[in-house]
Amino acid sequence: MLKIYNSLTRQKQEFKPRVPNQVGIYVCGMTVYDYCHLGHARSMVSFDMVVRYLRARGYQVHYVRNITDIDDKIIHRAQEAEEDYQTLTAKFIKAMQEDIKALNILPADEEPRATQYMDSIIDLIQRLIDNNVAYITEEGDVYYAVDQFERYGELSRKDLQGQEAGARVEVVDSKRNPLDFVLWKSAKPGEPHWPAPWGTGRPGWHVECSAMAIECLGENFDIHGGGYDLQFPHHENEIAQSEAATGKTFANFWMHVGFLQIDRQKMSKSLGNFFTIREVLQQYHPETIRYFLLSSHYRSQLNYSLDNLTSAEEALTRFYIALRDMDLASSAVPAEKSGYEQRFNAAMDDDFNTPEALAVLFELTREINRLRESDNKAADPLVALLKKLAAILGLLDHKANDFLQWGSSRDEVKTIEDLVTARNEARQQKNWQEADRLRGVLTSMNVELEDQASGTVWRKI
RNA sequence: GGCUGGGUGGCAGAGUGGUUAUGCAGCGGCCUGCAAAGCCGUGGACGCCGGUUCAAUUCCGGCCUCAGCCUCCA
Repeated sequence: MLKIYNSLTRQKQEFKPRVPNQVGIYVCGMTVYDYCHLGHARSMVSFDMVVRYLRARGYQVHYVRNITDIDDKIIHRAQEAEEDYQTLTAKFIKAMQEDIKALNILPADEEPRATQYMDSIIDLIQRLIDNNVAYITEEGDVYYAVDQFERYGELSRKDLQGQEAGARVEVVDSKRNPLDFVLWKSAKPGEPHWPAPWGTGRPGWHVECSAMAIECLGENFDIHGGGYDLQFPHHENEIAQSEAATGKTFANFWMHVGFLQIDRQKMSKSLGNFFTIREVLQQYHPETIRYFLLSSHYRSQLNYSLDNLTSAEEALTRFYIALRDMDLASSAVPAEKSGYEQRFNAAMDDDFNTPEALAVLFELTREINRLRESDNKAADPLVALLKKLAAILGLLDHKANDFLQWGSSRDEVKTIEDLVTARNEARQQKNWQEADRLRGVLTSMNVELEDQASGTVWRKI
């Protein structure tokens, strides 16, 4: 039985999709005014893992991850760069797709962009105005009247009274309640704008997601996800908008991914303490990043450090060493006798417990190594099983040497292999001194050797 | 101030009312020309103080402490 922690109820609940065997999931994606950082990577990798597991479990998944391609920050960045905002967003959407591919994140089934859903957004705002939960100001802005939605604050456990007492809410004169949030901003000169019945302008961020989710998945759907920081106000506002417009429950399950931290602080754009995915890819294999992000539970905070990435690299090295020379093994996956698959699934069924699932894969790897000591062939079915289960996490789909020898240019490989050959000639002549000298040269190139019965293999360290 | 979620062995990180997490690092052994990798074995832990219990790291209460949200942020 698959259990998912639902932020709405604060407990793990049995997951039952609205329609048997079909799952609709909406995840808040990027606002494309900059490169994706590792925090974004965590969110995208986590939900990629969720979707992969749901599919492996037999669900037909409709996965929607939006792109916010119009908002204040985009407009400001475009002005700074003195370019069209579309030029800016096109550039970062392209960069994002490259990052997504590198991290082996499957494409979403739909990637709706706010600017392509303007009609739906305007319709939704109109419904809210008609239902008297939204109001138009003299300036032509449209606000959501928070106190018209009884359940406001339910997701994030906010008490409206307590909030108003707090002094951190921006005071805007034209708002009836400081917590009211904007659905439509009237156009300022020189800004992108769209026509609407109440005046030209552009949508607020929150309403974009409501409109796109409803348009792509319907008024009620199974799972809505995003980073934990979106719980309030973004997701709270999405619920208020959608449910006040449709009268239906918006999403049945709300999932929130914990923060990626750096130096015990949240990695975020506003704090400026972020590393972009492409920066880290300069130093680490993409799969190392993916493994690192899956090595703790998706809801817990995860600390970014070079030590932790190195640790992830070492863990993957263990897997890939076991898979080395087994790349072509195409054995059938053994039937349910080993128990590994069952334990893997049990871990994943428990709110996607990837650390536990990985532990099972390590035990499976030990078993493979054990079998290989006596009989290479005997391990083949378990290798197939390992690859099958790892694929559910989006891992171990490279050729072993692509990972183990990663970061070597063609020329370097030639040099390394020549040195290995020379050393083996010395070894045949039992010239240990020369063999060790050559190995020392390779070590200084960060190359580790392993002399096996079948020959010498090498990997980068 | 209100609200969340944490504090586990050298590090990372799961989990459990009494029994091995797992990975890296350590120690002993096998293997090796020596290594490496692998295998076998092994030491080491549950923030503090109370309570419940035959038994608590695990449940309850208090405290300390860390992170986060309450403002744009995955």
